[in-house]
Amino acid sequence: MILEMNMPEPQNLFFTDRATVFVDVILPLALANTYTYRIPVEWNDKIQVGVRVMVQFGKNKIYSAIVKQITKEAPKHYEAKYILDIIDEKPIVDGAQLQLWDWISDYYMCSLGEVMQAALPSALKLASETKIASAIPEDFDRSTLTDKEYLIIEALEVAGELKVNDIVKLLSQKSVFPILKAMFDKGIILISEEITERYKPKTKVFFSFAPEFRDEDGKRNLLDALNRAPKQQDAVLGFMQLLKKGVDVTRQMIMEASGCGSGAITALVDKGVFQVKEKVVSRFQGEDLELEANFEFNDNQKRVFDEIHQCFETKDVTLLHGVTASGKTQLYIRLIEEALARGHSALYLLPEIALTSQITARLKLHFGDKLGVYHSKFNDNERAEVWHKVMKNEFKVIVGARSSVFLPFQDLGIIIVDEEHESSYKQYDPAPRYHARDTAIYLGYIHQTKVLLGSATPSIESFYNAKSKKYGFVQLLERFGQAQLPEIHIADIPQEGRKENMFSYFSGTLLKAIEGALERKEQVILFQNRRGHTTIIQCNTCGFVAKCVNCDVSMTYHKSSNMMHCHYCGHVEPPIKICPACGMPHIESKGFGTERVEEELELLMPNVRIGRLDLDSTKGKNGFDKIIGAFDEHEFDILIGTQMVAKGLDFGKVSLIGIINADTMINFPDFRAYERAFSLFLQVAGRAGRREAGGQVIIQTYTPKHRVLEQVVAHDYQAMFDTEIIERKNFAYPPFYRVIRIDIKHMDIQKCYDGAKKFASGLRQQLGSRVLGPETPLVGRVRNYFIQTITLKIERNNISIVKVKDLIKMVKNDFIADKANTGSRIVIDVDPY
DNA sequence: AGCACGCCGACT
DNA sequence: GTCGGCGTGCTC
Repeated sequence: MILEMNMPEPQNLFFTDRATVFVDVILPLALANTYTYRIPVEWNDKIQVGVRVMVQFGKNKIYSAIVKQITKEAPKHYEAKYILDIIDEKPIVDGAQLQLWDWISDYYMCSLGEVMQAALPSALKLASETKIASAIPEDFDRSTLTDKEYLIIEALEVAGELKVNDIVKLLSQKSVFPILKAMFDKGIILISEEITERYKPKTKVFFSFAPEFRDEDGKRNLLDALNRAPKQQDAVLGFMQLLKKGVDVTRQMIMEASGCGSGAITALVDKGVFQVKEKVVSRFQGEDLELEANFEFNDNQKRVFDEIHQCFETKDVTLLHGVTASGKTQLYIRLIEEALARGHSALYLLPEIALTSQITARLKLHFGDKLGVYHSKFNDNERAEVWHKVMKNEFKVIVGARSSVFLPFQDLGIIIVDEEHESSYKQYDPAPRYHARDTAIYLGYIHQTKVLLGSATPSIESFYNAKSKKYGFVQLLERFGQAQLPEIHIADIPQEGRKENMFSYFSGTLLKAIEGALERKEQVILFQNRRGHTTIIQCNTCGFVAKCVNCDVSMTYHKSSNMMHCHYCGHVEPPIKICPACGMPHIESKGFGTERVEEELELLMPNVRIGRLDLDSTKGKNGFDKIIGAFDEHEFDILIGTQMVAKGLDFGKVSLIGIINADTMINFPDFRAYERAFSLFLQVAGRAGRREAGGQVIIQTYTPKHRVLEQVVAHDYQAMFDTEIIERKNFAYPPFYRVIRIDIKHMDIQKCYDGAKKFASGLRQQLGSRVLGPETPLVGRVRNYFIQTITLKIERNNISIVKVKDLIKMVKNDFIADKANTGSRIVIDVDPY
């Protein structure tokens, strides 16, 4: 290429050149490699990195793949297929995103296809099996449809829904994706694997006068006109009274003020006198959101805000250790406002379960149309919409759960990870097994922006990183306003038992506190970390325990269904009456869940209204919102629930929290058990008396002197950290060591054991004592697969983690190649916590 | 992940 | 003699 010396560099080698161009594409499958396809020459100037292309893969499967790279080199050992189509005119994934995908695939040892699966909303992942449904509006002008579009819409209206493959047949052409994309963009079709439940913020209906009745004349005329409808007249008069107070008026309020019935109000709405509008409201009782729009920092917040800025000058990541109700959210809002003022966008990550309408409503108030919410409860079309709006920079602020790290951010100016310690930031199944907090930190590096981690009970790792100056560190340990720390008491179960002060699962102390709260018309939350009725069903004669046929766990009896359930695979069986092993009828129940707690409490307090919040009671449409809403409206007094009750929900009238049994949490066999128990208990405690009252927490336990409980009672995070960090060092756990967990699974127990031993010895040749196991995990068989676990503990110096991962890949490839290991599944989990 | 190719048991 | 079981290996 001598010419190159004299000629100016062409804009783009590929575009100006007529030579054939190839693309390496990512397929949305768990395949280790990218695949190379050929571009028809006439499309050379249309192909770009990050666009979707339609490709045939295998005999007759069609996928939409993402272009990762454009090359001019023809593959040497095979003839590349042509791509069938280019779906997008502009890339839907940009360079920064692809860089993040690469990092996740390297760090968490998974394929790019798996990352793509997690990253793209399925509406953007058209595949031949994807289902299409009509969404054409009633008033849509069908004459604007092309012939093919018309044909598709007609077929959809007859069939209800069609697969992409069916549409290929219908039009007898392979290239249907661009047509479908155009139709999707017009909003006349839905693309999805399933249409999921829409996430609903809490709303209330408010009333106002129609414009013609707003002035004095209008009102007088109205009252005259209602002469023959005294009830409606009353309603209007009552409404006018309420308006003078300058508050939003609900139906309930009009009825109370005027003494009229609901019918009169409905009649007035029908007549067009009243206008109704639905408004998103806070779950805070009686708190006016509007007042919160222009908050001012108190002195502590001002101090912390300045300290955060100081940290940002030297550190990329800063940890904010702020106790519950200290006003962290307000700090976040200010930081986001600053980023917006500089012309940047912002990402605000929350755990799925904390992403309630409360918080989104508050943020909506500040950021209006610029705020986008990204949430697994949104259906796919809504998610795709958020994706596009982020890409077009219409949404400047994103509040979202784990998967929102994958959005196509334009010029991020700040990333906030709230409740940084939450284990739900880690995805377990399926791959990619990524941690959203750590991924967000890398995302911050790509965008050259600051990351703020926030928590009342930081993870040991983050706190250690902050203390050792790797992260910036700011503390806000004073509660906001009048809110006080709840008082935490320990109820010693054995001692109360000796004093004959235990009633079923409840200590006299707890029962007395419940009665006191109910007398004061306050509400109570009881926390029990297991669902179902009875967790162990055992034969009293021979000791037989009912176990799942597919998994190595005991069955849990559920009274609501009168069945025994396996919580691992969902297997259901009728309850046993006689022992299948010895034939005796002495079946005993041990261990109890939320259902049993509810049942026993009903016996002790027959006239109290009790509700239950767990995975079982929240199934079905809006189950969660219904129960929460009812509790919020004080339709019942006591809420019994699992973890769910701990997160993000605030009820003004709750003054007492009872933890029925703390020991199951503390004694969980995992190096993180104490840390988890500590933050969970404090989080549950935080639900009590968020307002002025200052609530009470009672923890029932068999081990009242346990150090974690003492630390909880003292609200002493520092003490918990100090003891934990020593344990971590002594037993070679994070943050001092990196942990990689490898599970070998097989249907045949012997092959599982043998395979795992071979795998471990392959690693041990290079890594020696860094390899632990294989050993049987807590649950040794799930869904008929036996499991053996190998744990790698890698120190932070002396050895390259990249080389360790390469070694694992090598051992894995050798393992798969060995025919003796057929049928084995290998699951690699980097940082499995 | 899917899907075809391929080599051993119960049937028209 | 064939239909079909699911083991195994490849897909640009």
